[in-house]
Amino acid sequence: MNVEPSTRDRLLDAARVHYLEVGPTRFSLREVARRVGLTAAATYRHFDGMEALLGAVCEEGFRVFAAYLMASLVEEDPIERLRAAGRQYLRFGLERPFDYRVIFMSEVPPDGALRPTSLPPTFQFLVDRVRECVDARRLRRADPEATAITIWAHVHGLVSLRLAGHLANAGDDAEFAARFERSVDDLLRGLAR
Amino acid sequence: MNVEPSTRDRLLDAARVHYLEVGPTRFSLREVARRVGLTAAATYRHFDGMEALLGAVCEEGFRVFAAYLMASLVEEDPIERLRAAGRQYLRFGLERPFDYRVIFMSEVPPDGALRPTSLPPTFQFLVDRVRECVDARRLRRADPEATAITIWAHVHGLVSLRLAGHLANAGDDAEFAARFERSVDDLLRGLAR
DNA sequence: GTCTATAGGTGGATAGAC
DNA sequence: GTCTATCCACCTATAGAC
Repeated sequence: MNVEPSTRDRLLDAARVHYLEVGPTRFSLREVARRVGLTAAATYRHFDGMEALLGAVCEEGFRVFAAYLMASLVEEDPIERLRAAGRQYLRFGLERPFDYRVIFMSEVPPDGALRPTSLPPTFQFLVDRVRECVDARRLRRADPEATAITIWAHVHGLVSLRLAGHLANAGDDAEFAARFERSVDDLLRGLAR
Repeated sequence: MNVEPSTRDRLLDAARVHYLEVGPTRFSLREVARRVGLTAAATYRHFDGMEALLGAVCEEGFRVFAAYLMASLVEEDPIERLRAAGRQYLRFGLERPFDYRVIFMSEVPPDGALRPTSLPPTFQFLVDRVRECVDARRLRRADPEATAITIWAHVHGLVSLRLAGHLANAGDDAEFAARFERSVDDLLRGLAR
């Protein structure tokens, strides 16, 4: 019924967009407030300072990422599930670049500020998909965790280079998605039994 | 004979270390000057402001990266050259994490500040290694550029996840290097003819 | 909840003496 | 080349009125 976004949500959205636009360097609480039409002081009624605001944005990103991955479970075949998980990973990166950046590409601040410490617990999800494939003899028998790291690194490499602008010559998003698929298939071939 | 590093070089070193420690967010020209024992104003005799200083640091990083890659050419066998290039890529990432970050992991500021615009011209180097392998029938015949992107993404994924702290459970650097090698071999198997 | 006012700090950059 | 002094911009955060 209530379609009006709360001020809190508007702050979250503005923070995400602003961060994506200017990066961590010039991120500013005041600027976020400005975009929402508030003063900086007013934001303190919603978040306990700048770090808390960014922290809340990150939390939301993790939830969204988990939802993307879950969607791959509609596939029945183990190897298709794995491939779907890769596709969903790419979609998350392209559709939610801000969230992808803060989760997977942000620098590790020595003081742990500006980011939630939690590693993606979703890594276990990938290990499960790999194990399924091994059990179904679609992937070579090997340490599932090592295989999961290999796959994760591969898809992360493609997505992060794309988001960093280093693969701008790889076509638009649709063409890049096709290349992505072929690249993942090349890897899976090497991981097959 | 002259072993004394110039003030300019000391500024470059301090800037690299400082940037690696605090990231782009809190990078400060004043702090760099402080570490070298100068005032901020003095640095303007050596660099035309903060951006120029960071730019000089990046240039140096590119030169170092190129040197690492070149070392792989000592190998004679095409596929071994390619594998050596991967190893050198990893070594560069582990031994020069600052340079790796600024070159491959830094965010793309919309205004292009804080970073040199040049994409690594070293990508062509990788394409050449791939083409060599295709010609020697050690890799499947395919678009060498697409194959190069696949390989680059794979090694970049492993290195960047490692540097971001997401693969802290993958052992120390020596063990990680061994895992890296196996992972790359898995990919090359999938890319073989 | 939102405002104004303000404290207290950091930073980049320049001018001019030495 | 390096310094001191200074300007100006921006920020986070808090206090207190409304």
